[in-house]
Amino acid sequence: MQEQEYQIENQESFELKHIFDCGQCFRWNEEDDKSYTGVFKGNVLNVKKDNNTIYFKGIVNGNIKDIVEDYFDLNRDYTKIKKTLSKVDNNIKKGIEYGEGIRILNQDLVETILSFIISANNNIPRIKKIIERLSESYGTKIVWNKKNYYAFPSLKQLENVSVEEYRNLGLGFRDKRIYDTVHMLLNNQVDYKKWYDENNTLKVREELLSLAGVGPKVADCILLFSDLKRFDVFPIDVWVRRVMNELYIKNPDETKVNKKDIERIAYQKFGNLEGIAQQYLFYWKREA
DNA sequence: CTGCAGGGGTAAA
DNA sequence: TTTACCCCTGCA
Repeated sequence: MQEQEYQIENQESFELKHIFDCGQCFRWNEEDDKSYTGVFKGNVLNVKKDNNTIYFKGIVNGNIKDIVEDYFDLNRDYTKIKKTLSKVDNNIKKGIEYGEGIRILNQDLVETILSFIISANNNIPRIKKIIERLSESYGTKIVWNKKNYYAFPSLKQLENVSVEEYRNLGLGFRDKRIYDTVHMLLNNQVDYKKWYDENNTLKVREELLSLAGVGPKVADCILLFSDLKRFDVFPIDVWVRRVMNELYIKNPDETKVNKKDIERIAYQKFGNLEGIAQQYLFYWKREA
């Protein structure tokens, strides 16, 4: 592996902050020069945007152009998606204006599953630290510019890790969930390679829910943020509940808002684009 | 300094 | 439907 570079001009819908801060990923960090460096699928990549040019460079396995196009979902027409969603109502229109540069990344499925199990009842800084320690401890080291980076560990690399070792990394009560799910995946208790060919998102969701530590919210995040790329899901966490209540349901007692109502309204309004609509609403209300 | 609530949920009661 | 859960942070 050696360093490669790539650049693109005038890419629509591509803002680093929007992409990396909208809650979909945990391994991208901002550098002093406002660029971002991240580790994904065994690659280390730095991304910088200047005016209308985006510069990519890093240590990647394969052709950097292919890797960037795939990971950043560059072949999808976000302009068209935004146009369609903007017509729904003024709320989503404002959300889109706020987060117009969001793209949903094609992240590794296993990494996304384990990362979102760790995200349960947890906050982002702590999630990031845990994932970093997990990668440092068991992932493959990649050296770039005299700095050490660590790929997210493969299932094989996690095969012999004990519950206690996870506990020592600070996973807390999530230790057993990670252990169990790693072994459920290793033992092919769910046939996750088939999920890519399954058109029925609900069927895949059903199987995801059988994994330890995967409930409705985590399952929807995996479907939306991994390279399974399903936009017909609507992950509901406290923020989304807050936004949806504020904009559409208007229940004075937010804790009384029914998940089923949120799901119904989301599908009614945004249809099969509800997943990406969720991201615009979430990012808008959480940052603002 | 100590105490405590709460955090981008899940699983068990 | 309600509650415990492991750890860290912010704040009284």
